[in-house]
Amino acid sequence: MYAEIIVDIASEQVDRVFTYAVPDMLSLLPGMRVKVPFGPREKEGFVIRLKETADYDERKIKPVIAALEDYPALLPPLMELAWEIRGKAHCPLCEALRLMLPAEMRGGRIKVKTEEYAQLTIPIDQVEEAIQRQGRSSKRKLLITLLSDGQPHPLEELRAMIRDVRTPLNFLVENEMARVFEKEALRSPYYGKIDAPPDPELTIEQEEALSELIPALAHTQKPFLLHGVTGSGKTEVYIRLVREALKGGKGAIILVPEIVLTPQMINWFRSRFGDAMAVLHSRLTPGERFDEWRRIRFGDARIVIGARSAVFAPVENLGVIIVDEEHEQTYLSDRFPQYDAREIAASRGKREGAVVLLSSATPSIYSYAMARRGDYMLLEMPHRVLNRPLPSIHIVDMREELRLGNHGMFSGLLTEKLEDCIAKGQQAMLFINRRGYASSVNCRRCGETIRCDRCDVSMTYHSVDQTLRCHYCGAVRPMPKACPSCGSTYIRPMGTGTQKVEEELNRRFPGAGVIRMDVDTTTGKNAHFELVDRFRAGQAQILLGTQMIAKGLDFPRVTLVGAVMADLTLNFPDYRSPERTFQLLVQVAGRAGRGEKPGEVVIQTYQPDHYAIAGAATQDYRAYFDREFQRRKTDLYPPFTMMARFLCEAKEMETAKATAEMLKNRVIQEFGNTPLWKRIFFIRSDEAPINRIQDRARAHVLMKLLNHPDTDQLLARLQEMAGEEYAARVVLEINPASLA
DNA sequence: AGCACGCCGACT
DNA sequence: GTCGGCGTGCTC
Repeated sequence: MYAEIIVDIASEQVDRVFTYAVPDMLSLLPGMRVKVPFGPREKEGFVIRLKETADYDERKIKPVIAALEDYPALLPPLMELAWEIRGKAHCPLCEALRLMLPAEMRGGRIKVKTEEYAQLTIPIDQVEEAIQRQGRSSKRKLLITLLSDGQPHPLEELRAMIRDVRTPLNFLVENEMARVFEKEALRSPYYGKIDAPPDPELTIEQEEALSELIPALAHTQKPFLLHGVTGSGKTEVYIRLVREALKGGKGAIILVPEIVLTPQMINWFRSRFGDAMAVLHSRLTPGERFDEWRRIRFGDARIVIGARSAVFAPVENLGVIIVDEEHEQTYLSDRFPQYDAREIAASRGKREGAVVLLSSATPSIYSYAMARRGDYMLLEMPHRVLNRPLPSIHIVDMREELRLGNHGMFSGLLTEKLEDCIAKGQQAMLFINRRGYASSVNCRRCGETIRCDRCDVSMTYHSVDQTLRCHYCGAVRPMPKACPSCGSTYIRPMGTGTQKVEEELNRRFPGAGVIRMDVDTTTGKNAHFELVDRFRAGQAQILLGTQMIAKGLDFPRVTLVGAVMADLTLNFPDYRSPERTFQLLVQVAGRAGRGEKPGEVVIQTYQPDHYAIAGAATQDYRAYFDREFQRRKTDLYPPFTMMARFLCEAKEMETAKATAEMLKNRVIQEFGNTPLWKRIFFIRSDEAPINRIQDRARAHVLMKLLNHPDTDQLLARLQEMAGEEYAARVVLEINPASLA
């Protein structure tokens, strides 16, 4: 017997199957991990296939040394998926396979923790009598009583009741009344039961959604896209769907964007499904992660909640994959191999016959376009539960404020609402969509932002040489003295940080208490939870923060939400900035009025007429979608085109830029005279917008490619080029989450 | 990825 | 004369 094995070495050079002999002693199955001799050393490998004959010089074939586990770590459909990823992401198969395993499993040293258990061996009906027989030993009596249910009990638990449990236990074992054995202990990060609240009554909209979803468990269909407004009760739909899957003996995967931000979702599920649920995310300790993975692999946990990588969880007989907040960028992997968890979900769903449910209050342009084309089934829940109204949203034109002589960062309306909210003892959340690194330039009188004429993205202010640059096409302009469209001199880079707003709040609302949440205040391990808990406990009336307060949080006492500078994300130099702005504003507005009192939202902006802002204010997704979709079409952005780039990183910027320049020229040279050249809409090289990360200089070659069947050929060639050796480290990114 | 084999400069 | 540079090439 022979085995085709992929050796766990991430290199194109060895990305092919090697044939090994299987010793008679070893019973191997596809998907098992093995130890094999490879050249002069031993390596780990994956059994891909078993076969009777070898198609390789038999004298050179070596035998497999051992199996690393006695079960296949990889399920067959996940192995198929790995081949698909290899093809799409152009990575070695072993890299795709690694995605499906907890990292700590590789490289040997996995410590399987064991725990000692004690159990009575005498029949239950003789327990009473046995207790009587123990005479004066109260410890033995107590021990037998503790074990009287006939079930195994961890020694740890018994030790808590009987100080020196070993002595009476040894006596029982010697007299053949009990046995002691070792069992693998699973380090579950979440234990203890939570009481399940009674099932809420479903709204008509929830019922309707479920009436489409539940039958799909039996007959697989296209993926579903659930568009439900904030507070429409999407989670309850997930729970009912998962429960149905479970009834049919199937498992479920629920993906959430950022697990630390969604403790509520986990608690809801845990209260309903208890130990049948496992949780996978990056904050688990290695031991916990490995144990959760095994609980899933062995079928002890049939429901998995997790971040992006949980889409690879080894759930057998998968019934449902849910992608909550499907528009979130976190579903795009930033590491290699690059993958989109939503795509993987769709692929697994199709292959394994599972219902795929993408869900959001603000679906991504891509998904909604798919739904409109009929590739996804659209489900809609346009109303909140319990007939709660959506918050009323006010837009404040900050240009008008300036005209009225208000040069501060809070409009009259926001100040008034804040005062009112504080006086009533309620809570407010203030949101600053602060950009990460660059400032756009904006006229405070007419609201215009300086944009690149060619790319329709905001130009970025570089303080070093006082210039404006376009990060897409590289155009450079001097910083103007006056607004090009209205001539006002009130033109300046935007970039007020959270600290400045915090100071202003403390000055104007002393005593209200301000909690600031941003990257600076949440660095500690539990800082995030602590700040959230303090706010929930009412220790402050105002929560001020960046993107991180926009999502998933549920504070019933919050009645006012303010977006201090809605334009900041809108002016971000990225074609997705309107999409991001709309999503953020709708999500942040959704934080208001989640309790019994209705909520109010104030959005401050210099561009009140922009469709992303106006659309968020009216909560009109369709109107926003139509505009944005049209813009993507006319300006040739995804989904009509794709962005690709070579990212070049080196110690010196010179090296990085030279490599980028060289790659660009090679692409032009190689494709300039071929039909594929038509697929390259533009190509240029430049420093990356963030030109240094972790002391590595970054440059890139940006390409806009037309979607066409033969573009794949082009991509494959670009991928090959990226794989070659250069002075700088080069990677090819396709539609990256950020062009930074 | 490693590690060998392999063909050209400065050292005991 | 040898030790050693890391360039190419192989690993079932």
